[in-house]
Amino acid sequence: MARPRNFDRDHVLHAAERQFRTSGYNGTSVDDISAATGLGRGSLYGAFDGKHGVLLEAMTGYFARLAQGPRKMLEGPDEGALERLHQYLLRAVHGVPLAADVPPASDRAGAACFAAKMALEIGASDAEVKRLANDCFTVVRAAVVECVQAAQRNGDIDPDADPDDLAYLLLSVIRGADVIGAYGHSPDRLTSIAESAFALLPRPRHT
Amino acid sequence: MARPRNFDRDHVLHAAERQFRTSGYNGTSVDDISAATGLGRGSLYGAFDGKHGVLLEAMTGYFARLAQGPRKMLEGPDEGALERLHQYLLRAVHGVPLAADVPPASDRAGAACFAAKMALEIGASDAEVKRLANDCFTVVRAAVVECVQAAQRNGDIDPDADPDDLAYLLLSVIRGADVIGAYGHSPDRLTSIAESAFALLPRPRHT
DNA sequence: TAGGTTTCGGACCGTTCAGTAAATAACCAT
DNA sequence: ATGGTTATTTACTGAACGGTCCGAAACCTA
Repeated sequence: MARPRNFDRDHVLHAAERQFRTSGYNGTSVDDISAATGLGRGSLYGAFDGKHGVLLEAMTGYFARLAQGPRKMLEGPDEGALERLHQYLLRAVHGVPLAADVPPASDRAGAACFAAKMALEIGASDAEVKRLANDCFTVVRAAVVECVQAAQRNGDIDPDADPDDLAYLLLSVIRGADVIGAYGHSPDRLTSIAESAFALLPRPRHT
Repeated sequence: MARPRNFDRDHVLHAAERQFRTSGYNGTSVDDISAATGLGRGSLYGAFDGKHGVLLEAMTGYFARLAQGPRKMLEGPDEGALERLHQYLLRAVHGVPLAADVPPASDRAGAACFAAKMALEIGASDAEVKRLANDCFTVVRAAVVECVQAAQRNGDIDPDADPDDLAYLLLSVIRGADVIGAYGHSPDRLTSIAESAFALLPRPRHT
């Protein structure tokens, strides 16, 4: 009955996300989004709700990706949980990829966690963004907690350690590595940070 | 011979820094700076060099503060170095205070490290800001490295551990805690992260 | 007190911003 | 084919942007 829309919604949101990750929220104009997505201004206001609406939807898509990516990587049998955690750490410090087919950290600018970047830039004055960013954090944290508990059940991590505390600490390291990457430090250095964090995980008491 | 300037340069830079930390760089207009500092636009362009010049000078001032604050806190005899590191961690996760007389983390918005925030927002497209931010990081890192080495000499940290790696890791935790603070988590949580990081520091082999 | 020099503050400039409105194009059901 | 419905594009609006300029004010020297 009506004209079908001519663009792929997810493709547009990905392009917008890349732009936001590169230039920040206030550093991105609607024209920038328009140029990056190929969509006219009017279409942007029709399909989303202006610049802020695009951001919220892009972050929601990012959240959905996070809810699957790290989860798939961390879930599994107790046996091997520690090594899965290890691999996750090594990958996570290099940033969150824009999409599955994009190599992580292909450009440092857009490597840092999208949610974290937006939360730092405008989270203080934008409760919705802050909440979404925290949701992103929470979903990853839950996956890490589970993996830590699995490793504990398998006898690879000190059972007396608090899995929650450990997860907060590891995620803090990952977020911090994002920042250090933004300073211009090499990927090798970030890998080294991940290895150090992993090496210090509390092992069971006995040898 | 000429009219003396009527404002305190450092006071203006502090006010500008607070504004930048609260609203971000692109989120702060020259009028905002003008209102926050009480200075007219013309004066801002005379004394500094526009918005960007104000940012650079504010960051330079921040750097100078960093070069002294943590240093004073971390320097000292080998004996007690570990406890100084402990105290530093506990304080650092709650953010970098705007000035000595301002309680740290009086407002979460402005608590996060100024240099880190600017580096994340515009560092990718502003080499000078990126370099300044990295300078801030480097000076703190040097102080932490020294303190770790002191603790090692005193037998409080495993002498086989690489002080550089350890410093990177600890600073990564601190920067990450900034981000988690921006998510809205409570100061208690940040304290807990600091304690966890401290507890995992590698102790010497023997009991 | 008069002159020279610098700061101060607000008015002004061209540009760019986010958002809107209206005209056009594409599609499907009939 | 045609009419109704929606997508798309473009031109436009008022506000806000960063930056400049200039008259007025403040100060020191002489």
